[in-house]
Amino acid sequence: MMISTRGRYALRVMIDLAEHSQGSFIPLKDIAERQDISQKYLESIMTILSKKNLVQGVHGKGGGYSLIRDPKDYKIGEILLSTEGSLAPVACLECGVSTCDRAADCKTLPMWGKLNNIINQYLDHITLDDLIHNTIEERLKNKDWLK
Amino acid sequence: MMISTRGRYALRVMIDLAEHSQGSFIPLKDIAERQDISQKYLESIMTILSKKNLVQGVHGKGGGYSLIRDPKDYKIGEILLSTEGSLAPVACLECGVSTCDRAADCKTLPMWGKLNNIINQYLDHITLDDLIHNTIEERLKNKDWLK
DNA sequence: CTTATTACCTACCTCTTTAGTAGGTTTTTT
DNA sequence: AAAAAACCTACTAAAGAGGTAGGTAATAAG
Repeated sequence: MMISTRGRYALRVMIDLAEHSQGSFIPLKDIAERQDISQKYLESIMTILSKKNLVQGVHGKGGGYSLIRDPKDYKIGEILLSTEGSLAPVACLECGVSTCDRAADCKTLPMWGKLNNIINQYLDHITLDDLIHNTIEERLKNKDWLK
Repeated sequence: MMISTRGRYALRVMIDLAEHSQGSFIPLKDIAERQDISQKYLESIMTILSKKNLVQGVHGKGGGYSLIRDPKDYKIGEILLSTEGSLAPVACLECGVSTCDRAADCKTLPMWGKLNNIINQYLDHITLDDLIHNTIEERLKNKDWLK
């Protein structure tokens, strides 16, 4: 298992925001109730999204959260990367990990590299808008996303 | 991160077996030294591979481990699935997990399902032999593996 | 200017998994 | 009988997952 609840909940929150805010700010309490997720736990996730400038938070009465961009302009990979820290399928490919001394003639590394590329290309090809309108199939129909 | 050392070491062991055994049995001690992995830890991994009938173990002097099939006939996905238990990118897709009550109109589930398919198709398309002879690029050249 | 509402911050907690280690038992060949 | 190997059982330290608890700061409405 690769994507934890943090990433999955983040996606659900952002879909909720897209579907329920008309320029207004949505209190986290509402989202937590609709999505049936602990508000306290969501708070820690929103802090991440807010710091990464994926959502905007406004204090006080009438405040809450809203998206910053159009749903079409959020790549799924971007959201997941923010909350998960890394999407690499193996530790060897994680950003910041010094390459192991076997890397040069590792028989498995190329395979992991390709897998990593495929996953990231897929997730960066799909947008928040695609999830909302269920247009994933159309996106994948031709395989141009796969380089 | 998705694949732990268990899965990664398992692949390296099986590559080592393919490259060093000519019908003979290779003691784990040799593999552990060549691969620079703790022998004791490898033992627990070999137990899994042996029970899944991916390798064959022979007791006593002159014994050791060997592959059972031709390297061409081992799919990478098969080996990883055995050691990791599951390759699903999210818990929702894990075998044996009862579907959550939101599944019916979950906006994200189709996306996870597709990701799961892509990962498994990729890993089931590549064989142990491909790793050994570095023929992955050729395999991926046309995109027929992706359904 | 007070109160309600909201985001935001800090600290903690339990459970599971990972990545091993340690020490012994059984099987087989020499 | 001895050596070499797989195999088995139990334990452990560290990290991460998935939260909970209790506060502080900002803002809008009255």
